[in-house]
Amino acid sequence: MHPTFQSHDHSHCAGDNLARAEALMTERGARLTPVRKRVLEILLEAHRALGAYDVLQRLATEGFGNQPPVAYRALDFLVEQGLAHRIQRLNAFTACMHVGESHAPAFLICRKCDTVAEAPVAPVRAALEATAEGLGFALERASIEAIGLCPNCREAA
Amino acid sequence: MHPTFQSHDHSHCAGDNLARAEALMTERGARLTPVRKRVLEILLEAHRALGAYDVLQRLATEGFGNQPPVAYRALDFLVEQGLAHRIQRLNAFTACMHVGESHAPAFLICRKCDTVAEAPVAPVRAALEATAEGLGFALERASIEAIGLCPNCREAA
DNA sequence: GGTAACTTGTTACGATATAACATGTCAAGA
DNA sequence: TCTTGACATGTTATATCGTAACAAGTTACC
Repeated sequence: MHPTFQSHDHSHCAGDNLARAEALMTERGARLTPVRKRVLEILLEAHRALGAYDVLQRLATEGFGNQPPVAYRALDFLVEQGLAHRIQRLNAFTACMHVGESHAPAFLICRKCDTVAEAPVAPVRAALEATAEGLGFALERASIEAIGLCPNCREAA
Repeated sequence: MHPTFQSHDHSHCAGDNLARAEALMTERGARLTPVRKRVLEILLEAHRALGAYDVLQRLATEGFGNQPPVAYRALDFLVEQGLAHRIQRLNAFTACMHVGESHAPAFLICRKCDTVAEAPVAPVRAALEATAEGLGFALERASIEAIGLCPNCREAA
């Protein structure tokens, strides 16, 4: 099975990613404040997509504000900084697993267990850009979200 | 400029598409009832993505029900039948411009004027499938939505 | 013309998201 | 140091998007 989907110790990948995130924020002069950091941790620990209200609920039990903007602002910040991604299809957010690497990922969403994997899609993106250019469309960003079964659920079925 | 983006007589493309839709529904034994047909017309006339509540408002002024489920049910039906598409990014719906042709389109969304074009993406999809298969992921459906500037707005800028 | 499947309408509510404003915090320069 | 401006957080209120559940009407078909 590809490592993307292998079960593993989430606390490790969370720690690594968190360290990289902090380094990046320092480098950029952006502030990874307590709420923001905690939201990032929450996403990293979950290791799947969480809705803004899921995140909010956890924040609230930890003494942070319990109103929607608290969660949305932190999430928006993380997305802007490339530390998290928004999954349109799920109205949900997920931690970026490749912080710092310039990437424009596609998401593979398992319809059974809801895990979300970031897939490398350089060839996909190149094809999309070629198509857009052929139509005279100036492509800026694209979201690519695939639905299907992850290897684990595929095997179980 | 590519025909996809050329200005043209919408009433024509609406008429053609509507005729094809009716034929297809007959063939399938599905019923293109008055509400459903009207919703399809509304989408075809708009020629851009409309929110469910936009559609609902128009329906209401024409004597149909004015509660959300009326619009959502018709829209869901059209999407299921492949007569319309849902644009996740906009929480909106758009008429399918290639009814009957088997297709799995990408959408090119202009961030300036909100027009939505369906682009042919056989190569993009092939690349995506190859990537997914490489990860052991069983791809079923995918939504590809690109943001950028359409030729018209690009020229204006 | 009875009946089962489907369609529409309505009420009520749940889920997702943002505007606007008050308060608090921090860092840099006077 | 103290002021000041930029940024961050908290809160109220509300906007926007979407669906569950049930009643009533319609259609196809035996």
